[in-house]
Amino acid sequence: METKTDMKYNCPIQYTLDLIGGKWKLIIIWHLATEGIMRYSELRRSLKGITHKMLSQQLKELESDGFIHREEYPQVPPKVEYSLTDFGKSILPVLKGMSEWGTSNMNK
Amino acid sequence: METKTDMKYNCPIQYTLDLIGGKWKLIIIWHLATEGIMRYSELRRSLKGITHKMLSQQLKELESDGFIHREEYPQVPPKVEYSLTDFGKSILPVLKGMSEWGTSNMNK
DNA sequence: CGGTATCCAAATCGATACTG
DNA sequence: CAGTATCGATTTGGATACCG
Repeated sequence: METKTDMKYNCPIQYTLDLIGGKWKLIIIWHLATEGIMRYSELRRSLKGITHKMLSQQLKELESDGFIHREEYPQVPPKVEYSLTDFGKSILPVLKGMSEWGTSNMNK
Repeated sequence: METKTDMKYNCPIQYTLDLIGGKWKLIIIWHLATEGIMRYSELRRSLKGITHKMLSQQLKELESDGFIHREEYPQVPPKVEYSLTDFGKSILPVLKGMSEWGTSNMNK
């Protein structure tokens, strides 16, 4: 499968949307930003309503696009921790903007 | 149909994504921001690849969510102009952030 | 010119079951 | 615990034709 960073874009907005658009990715990044390192099960609890399939799929894509780091501890039962990379953190100002805009406009 | 501003959200990111997520909305807003007032056919030319269906659908939603203003001139052949409302303009800083982030990361 | 309507294809999403 | 596999429902997107 071709990663999105392989492709060529002319519009930076299209590019950005392609990387972090969709229903869950920004929410995942947002939770990792505010909570720090999180285990798979913690993420699942925080992101109420997300299914196994969606969570693991989105985590995989976020990892392969360089936004998050996956640390696996070889023990039984397994333990996996997810955290933002520096690249992942670089999108946070945009997210902050969205969050602030949303806060001042929703529920009214 | 229930407009999105009717619904209640707890997460501002979810709210924002719901309003301006999807494949075309931000691009439409972006074009209206840089070009100013645009006719339907101008938008169609600018947004290479968009179909009638998508364009009119997205414009309708953007209008009903308060982002754009639709001015119809009663003449033959018809003429319709679209422009950003103040509310629509209020999202521009977020878009600018996305554009800058995209510019500095794409194609490398 | 600026749209709708219809029909169909494709992508996305979700429930459930199963695994090391 | 942290996933994958499978299937089906739902949503989204596109081609084309038609309308005032």
